[in-house]
Amino acid sequence: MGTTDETTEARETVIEAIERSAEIYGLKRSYGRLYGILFFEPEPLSLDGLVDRSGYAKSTVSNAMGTLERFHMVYRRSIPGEGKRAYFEAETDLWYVFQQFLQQEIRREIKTMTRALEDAEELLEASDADRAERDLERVRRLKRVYDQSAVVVDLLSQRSLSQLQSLVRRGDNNGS
Amino acid sequence: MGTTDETTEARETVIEAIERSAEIYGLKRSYGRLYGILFFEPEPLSLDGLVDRSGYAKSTVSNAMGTLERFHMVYRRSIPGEGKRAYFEAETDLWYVFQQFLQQEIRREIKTMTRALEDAEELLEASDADRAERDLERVRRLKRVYDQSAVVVDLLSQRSLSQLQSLVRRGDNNGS
DNA sequence: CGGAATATTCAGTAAATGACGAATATAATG
DNA sequence: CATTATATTCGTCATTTACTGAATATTCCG
Repeated sequence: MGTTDETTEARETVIEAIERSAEIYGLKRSYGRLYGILFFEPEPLSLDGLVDRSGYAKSTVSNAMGTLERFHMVYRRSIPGEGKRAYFEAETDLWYVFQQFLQQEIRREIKTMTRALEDAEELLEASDADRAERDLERVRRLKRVYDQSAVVVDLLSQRSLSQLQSLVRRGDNNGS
Repeated sequence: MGTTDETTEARETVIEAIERSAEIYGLKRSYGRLYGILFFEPEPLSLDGLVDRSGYAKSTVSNAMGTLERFHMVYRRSIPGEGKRAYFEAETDLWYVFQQFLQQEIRREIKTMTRALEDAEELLEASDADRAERDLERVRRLKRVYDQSAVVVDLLSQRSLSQLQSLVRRGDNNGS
């Protein structure tokens, strides 16, 4: 009898896809795999459990759990009477994960850029150099895009997927 | 008299912010800088022009233009009577850039994941292993998220920012 | 508060990446 | 179709990254 049954194969298929996606969204492949393992695990797993399942070193798994937690992709639980040991569980609602990402990382990016644009605007308004006016126009246009994008980020991060679905359907006719 | 006037300083402020953002969105900092330079340039720049302005090697700039073009962040133009020389211009509408990114990269990611999930689903439906049912449930739930996300991706990639603004405003009352 | 169990940090290393300059390829024009 | 100007590819080097195993720190419990 072979070493992989159908469920193992099925899980591996999905885990590999998650690995690739993790890479696309800027996470290490190994973190994707660890998330994938947790995603299918019926019970929360300890660090050592994850080491067993994945083959990664404990330090790797520990770091992975740290950043996956930061991105709301896993939860860490402690069980009273079990000493320091922690158990990890995957957040399976990736739309929620994405919303948290928008609210934290993207919002910060928008904020940083907005600040830079406002600083530049101020400098350029005070300048009478030849290029100032042209530069100012571009800065303002970029700022407008960022302002509007912030609204869209709010839209996405506050609505469930099904709410967005109905928004699409209702807005369909008057869209263009 | 100093070497930087106000407009140079203002531009540098924004270019540095673009560098940081480029990094966040998975582009090299150097590519962010080159885009920033083009963003402020009044006229399209040649490769050599960009080399002058940036200080990067020509090969670096050439590669950067290749990928920035791929992401619809710069346009390449040739001028008749100027031999092989190409001129580069920044796309300044970053919302458009983002929409193209959604349509190309994100759509592909969704497609790949969907395919993996469907393959896994098929395998699990045929299996009678203990874990099959539980795994199947998770696979199906993840697939639903991806299906719905595809709709949202379509929404975003087909609407202008101002159309989305009004969607928000109109949908505000019945949202939650 | 001491000791045992667990988690995190750190220093080292192998592999991947980013940028360069030289070598090669490509395109336009006479 | 040869020449010349330009762009791209390739091999390299230095830097950074991903992972490891050992050292350190933290937490819980008696």
